[in-house]
Formats: sequence, structure tokens, C-alpha cells
Amino acid sequence: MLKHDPDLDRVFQALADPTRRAIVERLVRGPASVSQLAEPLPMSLAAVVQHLQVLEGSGLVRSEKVGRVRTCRVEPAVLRRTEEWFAGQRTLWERRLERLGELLADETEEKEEKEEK
Amino acid sequence: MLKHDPDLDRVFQALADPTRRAIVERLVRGPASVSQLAEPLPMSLAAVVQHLQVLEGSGLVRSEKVGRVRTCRVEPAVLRRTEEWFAGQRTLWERRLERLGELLADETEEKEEKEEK
DNA sequence: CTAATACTTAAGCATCTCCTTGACTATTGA
DNA sequence: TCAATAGTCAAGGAGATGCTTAAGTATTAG
Repeated sequence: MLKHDPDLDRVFQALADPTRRAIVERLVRGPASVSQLAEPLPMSLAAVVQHLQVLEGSGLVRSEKVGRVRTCRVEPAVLRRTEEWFAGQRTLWERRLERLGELLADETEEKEEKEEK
Repeated sequence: MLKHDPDLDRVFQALADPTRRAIVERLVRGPASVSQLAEPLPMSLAAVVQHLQVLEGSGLVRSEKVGRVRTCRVEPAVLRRTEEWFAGQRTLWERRLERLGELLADETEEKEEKEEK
């Protein structure tokens, strides 16, 4: 218990920033250079590069430089793995509801048995 | 474009902290009081209360006080809505792959047509 | 009534985050 | 070659974050 997943830390931390989420939302539509990513963003290129470093640190984005252009793309596996964390939580929640439902059904049954006497 | 969702900001920000994620993971299994949540956590009760404020601010958790006990529970709708963000990104990614596949198929077709001449 | 319980609030502090500017390197088009 | 392009690196600053301790308020068990 209490084991925390530093990968998830970094992914959520990365996605907590609206600029970085915008970058991810851009990149799922296809790869882009640093300047292309920076173009619609209201900040310096250096700031965008820093955001990209955070995204790369989280594994959400990887990039490679060819000539003077760095091309960035999303890593869908990391996106999917994170989605699965939510699915896991939902499963636990739903299981609890089931148990609660069963319990309620049992109680009703007991009541009915009593009333039949 | 570039409209950022402050709700998602807060949710991801909330989930970026391992302590807060642990609290959510505890709460999907069922409601708990503040003290119960704090018990396994290596920090002061006040710190846990602060984490809970962040979680409530994000909508992930809601709580009500009865007597001197505050009972906390997850808000599954917010969890689900966040999961859907990922599903949306995945959809965009997959659509891009499809288009890429079609393009590739078209090119192959064109090549074959040329070769047939 | 009194003491213990279950928070709540506030102040303070070290650290991290997000951005800036300025100087720099490497590549490429004319 | 020389200037523009594309990105990199480092220092610094305002504000946010994640704790702490200390002092407070209700609520409840005895």
C-alpha cells in the first residue's frame, strides 16, 4: 500500500498545465516542430521548449532533431496507460456499488422472510 | 482554439500529487472520514485537510459534515469526464492513423496503376 | 461539567513552477 | 559567405505548492 507511481505523478503534473495540454491536443493530430507548436501560444519560444521538456520527461511526448528542426510526436502508449488508471478506479467504484446492491437485496429478502412468518 | 478547460486543470493538478491520488484510490472503495483518510498517511492531519480542499476544489471529492465528523466520497462523474478526455485524444490519434493508412493505400494503388501501363 | 475527539484556521517556510530576457550554437537558403 | 532560421542554455523572479506547528472551535462520551 501507499506505493506511489512516479510515472503517473509526472503525467498528471504534465497535463495539469493548459499550455501543455494544448500541445498534446495538437500533437494527437500529427507531429509538429517546436516552432509550429509555439506559433499559437502566447509565450516565448524558450517557454515552449521548457514545456516540451516536461512533456518528454513524462513520456507523453518524444522528439527527434533532424538538421535544425526538432519534430515532436505523442506517445500514445503513455496516454493509454493513464486512461487505464481511470478505468481501474471506475471498476473499483462499480464493484462497490454491486456489493452495496447485493447487500440491499439480502436485507429486503430477510425482511420478506420475516413478513412471511 | 486555445480555450483551456480550468476544470481539467484542477483535476489533473489534484491527481498530480501521490498523496491525493492515494486518497482518491481509497475513496473509490467507499466513503471515509478525514481521520480515516489521514491514518495511513505520513503527515499531519492539517496537511491531509489541505489535500482534501484541493480535491474538493477539483470536484473529484465531495464531503459533508455530520456532528464533528466529515465524511468524504468520490464524485465518479468527474472521474468519468476526465477519462473521456483521454478517450477523445485517442480517437483523434486513431483517426489520424486511418487517414494515414488510406493515403498509403492510395499511393500503392497509384503505383500499381502505373505499373500496369 | 470536563475531557477527549474531530476537525479547522492561520502563519510561516523551503521548494517548485512558469515565465522572462539575453546570449549562444547549429543549420540552411540566397 | 553571411544572414536568417530553429532551437538551446542559464540566470532570475513572482507566485504557487506542500508541508509544518500552534492555537482555535464544535461535538460527544463519561
